[in-house]
Amino acid sequence: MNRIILHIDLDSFFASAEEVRRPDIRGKVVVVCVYSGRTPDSGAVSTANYKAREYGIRAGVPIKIAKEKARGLDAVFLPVDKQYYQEVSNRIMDLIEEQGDRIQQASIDEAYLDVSTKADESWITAKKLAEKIKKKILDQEGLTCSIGIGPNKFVAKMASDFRKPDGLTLVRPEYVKEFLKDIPVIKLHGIGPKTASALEEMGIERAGQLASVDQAVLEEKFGANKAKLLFEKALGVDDSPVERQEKKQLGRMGTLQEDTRDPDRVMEKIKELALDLRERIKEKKVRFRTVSVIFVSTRLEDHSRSATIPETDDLEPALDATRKLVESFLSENPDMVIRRCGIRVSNLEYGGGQMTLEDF
DNA sequence: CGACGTGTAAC
DNA sequence: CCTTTTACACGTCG
Repeated sequence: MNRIILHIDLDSFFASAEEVRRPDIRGKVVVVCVYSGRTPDSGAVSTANYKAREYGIRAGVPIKIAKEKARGLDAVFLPVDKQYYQEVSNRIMDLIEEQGDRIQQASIDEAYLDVSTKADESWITAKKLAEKIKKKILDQEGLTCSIGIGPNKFVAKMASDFRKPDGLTLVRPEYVKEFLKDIPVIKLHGIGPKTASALEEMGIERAGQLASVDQAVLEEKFGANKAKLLFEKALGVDDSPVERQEKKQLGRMGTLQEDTRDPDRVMEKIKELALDLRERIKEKKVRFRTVSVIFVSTRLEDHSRSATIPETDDLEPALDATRKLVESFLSENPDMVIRRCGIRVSNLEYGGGQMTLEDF
C-alpha cells in the first residue's frame, strides 16, 4: 500500500500565538522565554519569531545574550504561557484531524496526518488537502504553518522543513532520492551533532554521500543497527505508521534558586514540582510503577536515579522513595553540586487503574 | 528478561 | 551564559 503522509509544522508557534493575542506586538522582534528565576534575566529562549531570528535570536540562546542582540531594536520578551498555547494547539489539532484518516501529534506544534484514503491515493488531491488545512489554520487561528507531503513520515518531515515559514513542499516517491541528495547530514531528522561529526570525520557531509557509503564501513563505525538506520534516512525509507501514541513517562524539571547539595533543598524543589506532576497524573488517569529523580550538576551533566514501587496513582509513596534516591545519589557523588532537578514517573498504566481479569 | 543509568536527539 | 519535556537505543547487571 502506497501512503501519502502530511507533516504539519506551526511556524514559530509560541511567538506567533503571542502575536495573535497581542496585536500591539505584531511586526516586532518577539522572543518567548523560559525564565529560570535565578536572576531577572537568567533562562533561555524557547521560541523566537522570524524577525528575531534575523538577529541571531533563536531557541536555546540565553536570555541575557538575546537581549544584547536585541539592543536598540523594538523587541518584546515574554514568558512562556504553556496553558494558552496548549488550548490553541488543541483546536488546531482537531481541525487537522478532520482533514485526514489518522493523526499523530509529534509535539505541541507538529503533527503527521495520513491522508492516503482521504486523498484517494492522489498526490494532487493531497496537495489540495494541505492547502485547505493551511487556509483553515490561518482563517480560524491567524497562524501560518509549513506542510510537507511525502510517501512516509520521515520524508514528510524533511519536506516541511525544506521551505518555511508558510511553506508547502510535495515530494513524490520517485523524487525522494533526488530531494535528499544534497541535504547536509546534520539536517536529516534523527541525526544530531554527535552522529553528524562522526560522519564528517569519515568525509560524509550530505545524504547522497551517506547513501553510497560502503555498508561494512558504516557498520564498523556505528554497529549494524545504527548503520541500517542511517542508510534508511539517507534514502528516505520509513515504514513507521501514523498512529496516536500514549506517553510513556511524565515529568517536571526546574532550576534551583541557587546551587546546592543539601538534600532538603533538593526535596523542597522536587515537592514543588510534584504538585504540578500530581495534576497531570490525575488528568491523564494514569498509574505508575517507576519514579525517577533527575539531577543536573553545575557542570550541566545530567544524572538520574530511579526506583520501582508497587503500582499507584499516588505521589506520596513515590516521594518517600524519591528522598532515599536523592540522599543516596548525593552521598555517592560527594563532589557534585546540583543546579537543576526533576521528578519523573514511568512504567505507566492507563485507564483509571481498575483491576482487570489479567490480575487474577 | 526486567530494571537501571547513560547517551543521543528533537522540541 | 546554559530551559523543558519526552522518546528511544544501548550496555550492564542480576
